[in-house]
Amino acid sequence: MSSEKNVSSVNFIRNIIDADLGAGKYAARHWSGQPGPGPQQCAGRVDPAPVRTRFPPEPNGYLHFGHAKSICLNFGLARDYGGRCHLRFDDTNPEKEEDEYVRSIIAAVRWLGFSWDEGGEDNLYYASDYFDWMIEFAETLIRTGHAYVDSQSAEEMRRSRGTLTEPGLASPFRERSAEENLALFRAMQAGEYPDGAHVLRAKIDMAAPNLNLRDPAIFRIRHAHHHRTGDRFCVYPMYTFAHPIEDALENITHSICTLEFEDQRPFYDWLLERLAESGLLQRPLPQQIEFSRLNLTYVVLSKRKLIQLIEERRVAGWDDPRLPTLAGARRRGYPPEGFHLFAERIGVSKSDSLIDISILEECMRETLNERAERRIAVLDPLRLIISNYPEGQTELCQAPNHPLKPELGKRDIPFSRELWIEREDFMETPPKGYHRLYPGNRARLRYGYVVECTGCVKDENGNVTAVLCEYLPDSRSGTPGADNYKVKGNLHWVSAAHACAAEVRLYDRLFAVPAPGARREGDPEGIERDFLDDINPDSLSLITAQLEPSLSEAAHGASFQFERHGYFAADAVDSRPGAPVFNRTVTLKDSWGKGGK
RNA sequence: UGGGGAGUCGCCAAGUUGGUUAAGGCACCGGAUUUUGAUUCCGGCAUUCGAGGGUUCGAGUCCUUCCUCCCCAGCCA
Repeated sequence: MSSEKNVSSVNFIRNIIDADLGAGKYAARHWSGQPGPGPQQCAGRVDPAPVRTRFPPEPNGYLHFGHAKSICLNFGLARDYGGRCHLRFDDTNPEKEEDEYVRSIIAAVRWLGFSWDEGGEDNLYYASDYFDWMIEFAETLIRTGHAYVDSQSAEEMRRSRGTLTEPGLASPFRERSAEENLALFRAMQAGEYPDGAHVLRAKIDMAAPNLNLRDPAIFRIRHAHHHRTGDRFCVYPMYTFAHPIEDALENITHSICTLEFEDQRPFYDWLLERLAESGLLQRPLPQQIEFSRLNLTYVVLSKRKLIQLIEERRVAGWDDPRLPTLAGARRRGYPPEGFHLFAERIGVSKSDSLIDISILEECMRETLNERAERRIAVLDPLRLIISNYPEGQTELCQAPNHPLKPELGKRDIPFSRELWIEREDFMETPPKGYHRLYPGNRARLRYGYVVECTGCVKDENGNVTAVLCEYLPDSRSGTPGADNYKVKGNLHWVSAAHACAAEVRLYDRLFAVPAPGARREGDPEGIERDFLDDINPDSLSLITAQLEPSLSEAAHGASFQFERHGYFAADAVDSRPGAPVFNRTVTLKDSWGKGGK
């Protein structure tokens, strides 16, 4: 049924694709089964993929929530249109890229649930595998008079580029002959010059109002070791030159990137058009489409800042659960499907947006609510003594693993005279509306008995050290008498004698303000604010909680809802059988005390 | 002050060629269920589309003037 189609998934990119598909724009493309220039592709069969998108990270850091949006978009489009999405490493800058990053990126995309190796294709690519073609294409540009070797210094180039309002000046080397340019470019490739001695530039228009068209650099000399090509090359293509070519070689139809590349599009089209004219590329050419990147409150998503947080040890590493990295999210217990839901929910457009982090958290809650089994954990233990319950007696109470899914069964929880309850579930003098334990009040011990609070025990400083109560033997859950008493309070508990003490890490927002590093009211004019000053000093608190016995053997990464608290995941690194360690993923919603009743 | 984008409910976001009541989600507010103050459920939530003019029987959609915000002067991506 077409009405099944999720309305929110409609976006301007899908509209473009729908129109292209309707017009049969890309229907006649051929695909040789692997990336390559036009003639190679044309010799292949008609491309079985109606659309090809790509996710092209530079392997210079770990993926973050912003990438998740792009990944869901690109892979989601390929999935919905029966096309393909390539995972491509844009590794054109040897000085910043590392293998560790490519491994982490591959793991993150897989974890998100996407694959690039289905339907008989394995579309995992590296821009560095195309370097020979890029050099060949650059030489074609030189031969056709569309590129030249500039021997100005970087500083001279900068000065002659002009400004936003003034045109640039032609380089004194702009009119070199094709022969001379070719010889120079070859010598550059051969390693005859040091870094910065020359640069290959596209020859377009030094007076173009779009700065990107003022003869942009397309190849630079860089004597550096590349993580994949080693020392084979000493000239490397610039993004602006490399990216369109990568797309074209891979038969990409819709090349989706973020808004800041918008000014780059004219060059993208110019380059591809020149190469197609020379017979190097198959038509129709790929098209670049820009959308607005993700901005989230209370986090930083810039790679530079993430690296800084790690290097300055403000967090434990790339997978610190407080970081907005996918590695961190995984460790924290955020489910991949939560990101899918999030991507769907925030949509795709070209307007700058700032999404509240609570939207993401709510997506995680919704996902986890569906599938996380319920368990009991007391995070801030206070002893509850049931004075009229026989000492030494233990009985088993049954708790459903999931209230909405009875098929997941029940488990036994031992009940005894002394229990741990939540410190906040007792108040000697309660505010109005409080319906937990206070002297004279009754509340139910979930899955157990109704108890009536009779008082409490205090130490010499007046701190409550235990709560006293009496149980009502005919009130046991699951028995006919369970409904004998109407109580509003419903408390969780664990038997003190059976509980498993465990480390629990309570994570909160890494930053204390919605826009870390942004100027705030009252800040002195013209002074940059350091985002590190906005770090929340209480983003992590370690506690020892009392868990129900069944939790002691929790599997690495397993997620549970700790009833009345939130979702927690067994830490993938530090948790072990018998000595579990849990990370708080996200709390439950709590309307108590918040304006509500 | 050059060029390129964007401005629709608190936050996102639909809104093809102008057509009659401006989708949906989140948040929020009611109310119902509930052995999680959770979940679920039901109801409410833009006479208005950055502002002003104009064209038209009719404009968020066309024209015009203006305002605000974002991006661009790396041999980064």
